[in-house]
Amino acid sequence: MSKSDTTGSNRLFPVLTCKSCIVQRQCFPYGLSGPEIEQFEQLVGRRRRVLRGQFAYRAHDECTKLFIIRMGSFKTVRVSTHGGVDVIAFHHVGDLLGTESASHTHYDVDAIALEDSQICEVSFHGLEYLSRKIPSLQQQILRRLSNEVTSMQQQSLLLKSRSEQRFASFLLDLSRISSRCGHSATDFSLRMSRTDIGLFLGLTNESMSRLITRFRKAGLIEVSVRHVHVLALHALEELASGAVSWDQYEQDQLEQPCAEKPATERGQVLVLERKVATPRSA
Amino acid sequence: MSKSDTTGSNRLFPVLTCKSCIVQRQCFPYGLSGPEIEQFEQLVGRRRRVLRGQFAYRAHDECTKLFIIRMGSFKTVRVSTHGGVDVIAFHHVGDLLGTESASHTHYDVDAIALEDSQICEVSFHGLEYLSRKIPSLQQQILRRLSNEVTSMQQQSLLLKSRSEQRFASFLLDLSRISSRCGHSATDFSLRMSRTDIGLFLGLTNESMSRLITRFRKAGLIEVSVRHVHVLALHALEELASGAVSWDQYEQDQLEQPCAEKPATERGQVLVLERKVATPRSA
DNA sequence: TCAGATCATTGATCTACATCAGTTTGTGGT
DNA sequence: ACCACAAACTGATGTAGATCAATGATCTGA
Repeated sequence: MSKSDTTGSNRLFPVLTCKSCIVQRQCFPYGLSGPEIEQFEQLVGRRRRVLRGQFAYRAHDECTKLFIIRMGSFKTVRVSTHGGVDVIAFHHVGDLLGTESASHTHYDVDAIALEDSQICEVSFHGLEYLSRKIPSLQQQILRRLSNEVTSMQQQSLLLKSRSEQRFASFLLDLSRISSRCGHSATDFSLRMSRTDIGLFLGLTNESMSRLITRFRKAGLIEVSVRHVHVLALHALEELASGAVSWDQYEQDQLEQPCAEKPATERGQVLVLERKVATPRSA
Repeated sequence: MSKSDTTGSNRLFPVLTCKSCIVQRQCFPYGLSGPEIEQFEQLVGRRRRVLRGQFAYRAHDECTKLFIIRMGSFKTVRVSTHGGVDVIAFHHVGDLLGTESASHTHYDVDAIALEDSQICEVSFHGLEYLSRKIPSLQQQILRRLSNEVTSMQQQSLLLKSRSEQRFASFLLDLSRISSRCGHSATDFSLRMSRTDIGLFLGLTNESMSRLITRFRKAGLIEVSVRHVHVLALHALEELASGAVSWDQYEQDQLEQPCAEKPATERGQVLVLERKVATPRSA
């Protein structure tokens, strides 16, 4: 109990079964049979609220559990011994937290809630044990871990590309997550600060600001402080894939300026409606 | 058989049991009991030679197997649809090849031998099956996957740092691998080209060259084309960890120039002996 | 052993992004 | 509703590393 004070809020949310859980499809029970889900449910320890800014776990905490995000979002942050901070990744509904430390005795990053969130705890041991009995659970665990490797590889790839490609790719990720959760692919909120995005993408917050401004002026997106509306999803995809560079895109825009963006946008600086709904917490 | 022509040499090397294998300790059988090792051995399919420049597997090949490097080294390379190539990682004795694709139906990178190498094949299905029966095998698989996530995270971290830190870290990795294999921590060969190192570290080959020259002149390393001799391991560690920046290091060297490097080195440009043993193939 | 190809090194210049510095906008507390 | 503080934006300038270009090493194959 004293521990939970350092790791985040301990308030439990109303007890639910996995079977009735809204994010079941994003979670382990997906693909399991009824009885298997019940077995899995035995494993799930606390279901915990973590308020904005609080920790799901901290670096150097003993690492025995894995967390599944039931609601909200997190960032994982590494604080180097020499002062630097770095954002390793952002995590959303259905994502696992703690996998990166599965092979260690202690977590090696901080997992911080970007908004008021809810997580379910599962012990590594229990999961290992049950996955020996339930092949499809085992497969799912392996698939998720392997996906994590793939996504970190793509992250490395991305960090070698230009800032515009990185940011386009980042926005597309958010777009996909939004639509995966049943929301709009072109409207989503930015839970993290510019500085955090910058730390994640290997850019400064100043560069992030300029990048956002440029994307706005190019008619790719509309941005209020914490909300994004995508105007040209396809163009973002082309930028993110590297199919077109930023220079090429700007060139194309000059040649056929009516192509993909609303007429209101072209030629002049967009006067933003800055008062779009800006939900602070879910 | 026709497939193996595209994926690399098919010559088998003398059949060995896992029990008598020299890299047993770096491989899955490590930690298994005698009978368990025998069970594992049943899983191992072909043991294959892959000559320098040939493929262990190619992107878009059907992905059913995992490979363990018994000898030699590989690079994994992604060729983007838009012309760019990128080196994802280097792999050495005892490393697994193919884990990044475990969750897909097809491999998504090329695995190319950097020298004449040997690999053992294990089917994913078989491994899954056996790991359900042998908990310590299961743990090992999870640990390895999780380690891979961690190492890719560190790679991402690294890509956000300065070129000197990246390169120092890269050299240290090679040093550790060398000593892990029972060789010197300060003498090892560079199996990959400057361009490949550059693609891996997110730098151009020109920048790599300059970086190597600077490290040489600073008395950190001696380099012949494909061989490195580390003169100041500790300094490399400090650079790699970010404890000191390059500027700080150069500053320190000016203040106490005799510190860590041999007297022959200081003050003037090092005249390299360029004819150090340069083994081309193992 | 020689010729062509590839790889490595070095120099000159250019540029994307960082850094520094200042202003504006948004937020949380009393 | 106000103030204090943090986050976001913008401009001026600096710099690490890319790019362009040329030369020298090293490898490969007849």
